[in-house]
Amino acid sequence: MTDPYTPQIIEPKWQQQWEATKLYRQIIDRNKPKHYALTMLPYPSGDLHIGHWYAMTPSDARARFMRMKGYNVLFPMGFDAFGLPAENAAIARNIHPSKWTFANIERMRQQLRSMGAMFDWEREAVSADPEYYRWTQWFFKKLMELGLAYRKLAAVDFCPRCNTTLAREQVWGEDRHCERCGTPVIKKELEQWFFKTTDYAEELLDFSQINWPERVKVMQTNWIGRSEGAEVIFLTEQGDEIPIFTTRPDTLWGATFMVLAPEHPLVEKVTTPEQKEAVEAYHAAAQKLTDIDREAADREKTGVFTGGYAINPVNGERIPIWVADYVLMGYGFGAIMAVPAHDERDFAFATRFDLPIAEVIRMPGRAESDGPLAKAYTSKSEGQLVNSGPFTGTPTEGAAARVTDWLAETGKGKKAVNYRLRDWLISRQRYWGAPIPVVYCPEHGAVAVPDDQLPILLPEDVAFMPTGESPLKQHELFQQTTCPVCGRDARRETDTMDTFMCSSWYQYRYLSPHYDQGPFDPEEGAYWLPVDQYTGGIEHATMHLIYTRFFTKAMREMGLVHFSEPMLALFNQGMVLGEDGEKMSKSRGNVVAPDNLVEKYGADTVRTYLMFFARWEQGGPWNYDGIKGPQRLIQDVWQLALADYQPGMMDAAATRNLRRKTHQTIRKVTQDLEGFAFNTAVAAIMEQRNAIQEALKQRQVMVEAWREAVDSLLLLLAPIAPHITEELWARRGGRYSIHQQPWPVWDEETAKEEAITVVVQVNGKVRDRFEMAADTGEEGIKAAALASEKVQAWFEGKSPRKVIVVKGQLVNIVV
RNA sequence: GCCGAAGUGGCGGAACAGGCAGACGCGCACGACUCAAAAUCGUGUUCCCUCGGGAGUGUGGGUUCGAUUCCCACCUUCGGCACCA
Repeated sequence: MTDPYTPQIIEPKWQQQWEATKLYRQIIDRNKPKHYALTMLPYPSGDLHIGHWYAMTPSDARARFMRMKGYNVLFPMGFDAFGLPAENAAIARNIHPSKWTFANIERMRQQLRSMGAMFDWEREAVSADPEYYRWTQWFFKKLMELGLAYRKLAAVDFCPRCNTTLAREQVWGEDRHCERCGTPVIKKELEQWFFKTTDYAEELLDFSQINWPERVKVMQTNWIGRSEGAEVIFLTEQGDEIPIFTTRPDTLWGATFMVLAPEHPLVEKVTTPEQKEAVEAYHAAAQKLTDIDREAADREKTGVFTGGYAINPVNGERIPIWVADYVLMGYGFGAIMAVPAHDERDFAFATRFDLPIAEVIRMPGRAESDGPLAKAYTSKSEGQLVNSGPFTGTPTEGAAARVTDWLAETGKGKKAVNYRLRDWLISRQRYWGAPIPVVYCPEHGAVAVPDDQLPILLPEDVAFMPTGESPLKQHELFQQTTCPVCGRDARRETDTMDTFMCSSWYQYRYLSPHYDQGPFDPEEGAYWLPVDQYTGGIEHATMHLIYTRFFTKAMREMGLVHFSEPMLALFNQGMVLGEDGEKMSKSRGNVVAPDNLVEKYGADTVRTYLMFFARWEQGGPWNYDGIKGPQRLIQDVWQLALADYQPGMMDAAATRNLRRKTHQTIRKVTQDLEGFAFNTAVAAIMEQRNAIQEALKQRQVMVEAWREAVDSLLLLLAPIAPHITEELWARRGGRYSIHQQPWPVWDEETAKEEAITVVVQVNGKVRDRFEMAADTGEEGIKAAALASEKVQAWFEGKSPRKVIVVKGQLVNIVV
């Protein structure tokens, strides 16, 4: 009798052993191909939840698999340790954010160890550590030097609950809420720091160097929002230029008015004295509106006439200039030509304010005599141009390009490209983040702090306001400083940086978390970079995953790296939901606690279940009954690996069958782990388990085949369930460690089926099936199918008209 | 409104270069072991059926010898974007 399986004993035992022998120390080895596997780093919220397990243990299994396949694998872990929850805890419970954060990190390190992952803890990086954020600040300065960081006054998104500004990417949904807390944002006019992500808009659209999910690429492409069109310059009657962007230059002749955003710099100049009061009142009212009100598409259009006029450059017509908030200052030039006949928004506006509608694209089947348009005609391919000067009669298809060429020739405009992407706003009015390394001198303005003064440390002696206002704003000593240029009194910037800035470059810091000559040791970088396989949730598609791409491109300009993409391949896992199929949350009471599960079943069973219960990219609801399958598997593996196998009546066919199954399983599991199909990999291992159980019962296979089957079962399971396989490997006399063994290889010949089941269909319906030798030729299969009595019974006296033979599988007889 | 993903047994899910639908697992049913239960083992498990078969992968069409897989239309669910000129 074997001793029972007790994960509570063997798991901690091996975790200690692995640590003591530095089994997972990952160092440069130029004799092996490298593989940098990375999983998104957690925020130290206090407890490791099942979602962390779901993200990390399959990534770990994949990294372990690559290691056994012969790669030198780097698989690091760290903490994205700056951020609001720490500060909110400070406010609510009077604990310093630093204390709270580092205590949580300590706790989570222990919990992470219970997963049995192959993290190299000597490479751990913590973004709230001064030796980390020193380099976050250094990067800010570098971006300033490159002209990629700038400060400007702008109406920006502000979360009233978090009490801070947000980047455009961090405002979500129809109601434009804060990505963190769900509160709808408001607009505030503030001086803020931005990174010029828009400089890289075009390059960010190029995914040719990376193997990323289509979904993420589509989301980023939409987010960047490239549109092609033309830039056209309109002149006011006073002669001021108003450039506009349009995607429909072919409708220029239909521009019957212009609209400026309320914040447009020319508004004041074009407004006539009679209209001044109305325009100013409108601007003031627009500023008070929240974005939700202002940007709601179904809201009735509002606006006021400025009293001023512009000249349409293509036909010389005098057209009124209006101000309306449906034109946004942040896109294009903050001014548009309005073509009501061919744009739904302009049509709605013109109808509301009784402005002229000039039809310049004639819909097929429509005649001049049909009267005014009932709605805007917006087709870009059907119809032809009318009342359009030299272009009258041109088909709509291709007209935009022709008009653009003509605009360029005649100097009225030119081809232009516009992006929806905005620059990244990185200033945060909160304490627990990396301070922006800038001082403000009355003489020299915003000046970067010299490198030798980095890091700008967060002061420890701070009092937190219940409002969430940053204590740095009240901290006289922190703010008092001198100008690095002239030495006179200056004030320190009190805003800190967006934590997405910290996580934009963490994959580089992992290489050498204590290196003090730069953000990372170039020698480590030359070997390990870039990241080969990244895994994480889809929720970062347009935030972190855009920022880190931008960062790497900027690092290329800094000469720090020679490549342009941080992560060559990406895989998005899904989410584990509560048993009720809803997102887990404390308020719903559907949270699954991994610590309890590990206590009850052991980490190996939890890992196996997480990989088995659903397709990884899909995720799904947790099910406490479902875990029994993997639990039985783990227990059966224990029994089988320790079983005393004594063959009885030997049978060559039984031996061949087991060996075939073994090699087929190796092939299947290898291919599945390659492709992140953990669920079917586990299913294949279960099938192998079933075959071995059967062999044990029958006692007909040779000892060598038995051993091969059990050994490969352990090896295939090792990445998924690292502890039990290590224990059993050792008990069976294997060399330490199983995780350093080469991945098993299959023999195609042994894996080959000896017999095939031939399915015979008559008119597409299955009527018979029988076994044949796998090497039977097409003719032989056909003859056997036609000879079948069961099949012939369906001919109903008719003779076969056509016989289709699919080799090794099926015969379809048409009568 | 626009863009994208997905609809398969009681449940989670397999199988798509067009070829046996339902691998693997959960659950359930019956049986064995047990005083009994749990655990374990065995058998069965898409539905209907007159035991010959018939129907079946969201719905309706189409292509094909053959469709879960390809094409068209629609329905439902879930994501993303949305006054972006």
